[in-house]
Amino acid sequence: MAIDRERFQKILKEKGLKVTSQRMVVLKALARNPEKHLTAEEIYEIVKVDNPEIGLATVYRTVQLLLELELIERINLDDGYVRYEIGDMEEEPHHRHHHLICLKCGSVSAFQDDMLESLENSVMSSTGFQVTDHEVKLYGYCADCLRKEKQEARN
Amino acid sequence: MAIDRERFQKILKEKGLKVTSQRMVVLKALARNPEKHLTAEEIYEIVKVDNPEIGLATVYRTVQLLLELELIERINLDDGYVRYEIGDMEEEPHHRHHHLICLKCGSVSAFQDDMLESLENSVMSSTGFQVTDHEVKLYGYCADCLRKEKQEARN
DNA sequence: GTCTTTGCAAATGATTTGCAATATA
DNA sequence: TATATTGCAAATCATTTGCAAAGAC
Repeated sequence: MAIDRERFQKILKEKGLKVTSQRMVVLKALARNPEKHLTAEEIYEIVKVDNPEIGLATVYRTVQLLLELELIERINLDDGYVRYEIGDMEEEPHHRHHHLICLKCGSVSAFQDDMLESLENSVMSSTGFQVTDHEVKLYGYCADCLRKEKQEARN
Repeated sequence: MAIDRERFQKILKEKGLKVTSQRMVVLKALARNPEKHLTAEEIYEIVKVDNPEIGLATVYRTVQLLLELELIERINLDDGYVRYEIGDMEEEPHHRHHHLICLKCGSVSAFQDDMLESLENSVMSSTGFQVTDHEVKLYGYCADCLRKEKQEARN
């Protein structure tokens, strides 16, 4: 799953872009942390371990490129940072920005979007708005935090 | 609908905060532009007409205050500005961040959220995540733009 | 060798903050 | 008068950009 080096290299070459170690390494950092929703700074820290000479600006530029190539996605949790996560290459692109954000532990997870499709259809038929993409964030408390809370209440 | 001066003044006094002309004027600007999703800068421009001595920092501070009092809501369209809109005092607070964003004309409108409730229930039962709030943005093309497009195709 | 990309440092731009002056209660 | 608020200018901080050096092809 996710994306392999060869596919990335092929895409770059097709677009007349160059395959650089920096680009490979940034994509690798994102591919190895699929559920982590990394900020540019966090990617920079990961990548610096094996590539100490890399610059933060390069991380920003690479992440920009990866977004344009639709290999990664952007998430904005409104905490002052833009976050990035590797796209799930299996599905059609551009249609899975839906996250559960825990207000207690800050965890971010995805959820199935069967319901979203009917939501979109309902919106289309009632408003005439043609939906092409969505960004859905549900805030609340994750199962883990709820469990812990109950446990504490018991003690 | 929306909020009237008296209610606002009462809330301020209850919290030991002072009623200032700046605060009244910022709220008024938002109340008079209910569907506009104004940025701080835009509010500043509106408010400056009758209050030329007001500072942009005051607008930021007031908007922050209004958010804390849950009189307005924040929308982030990821265009580099945070936007604010007056809350719809009728409904329970904190449960109506759902917008349709037109990719062509940039218009932002709200939609009914009956479906959202079933989406949230479905998420709760399948993941154990307890949803308390949501932010839903559906991107696509508004009815107006679709109509214009068809018209152009005809010519 | 040519054209792209990188690293660095400086610039940008929205938002925040320190502080003395001012307004509210 | 006492405390909260304002206006201004300076600071902040994530992100972007200019440019010369380095790298890819």
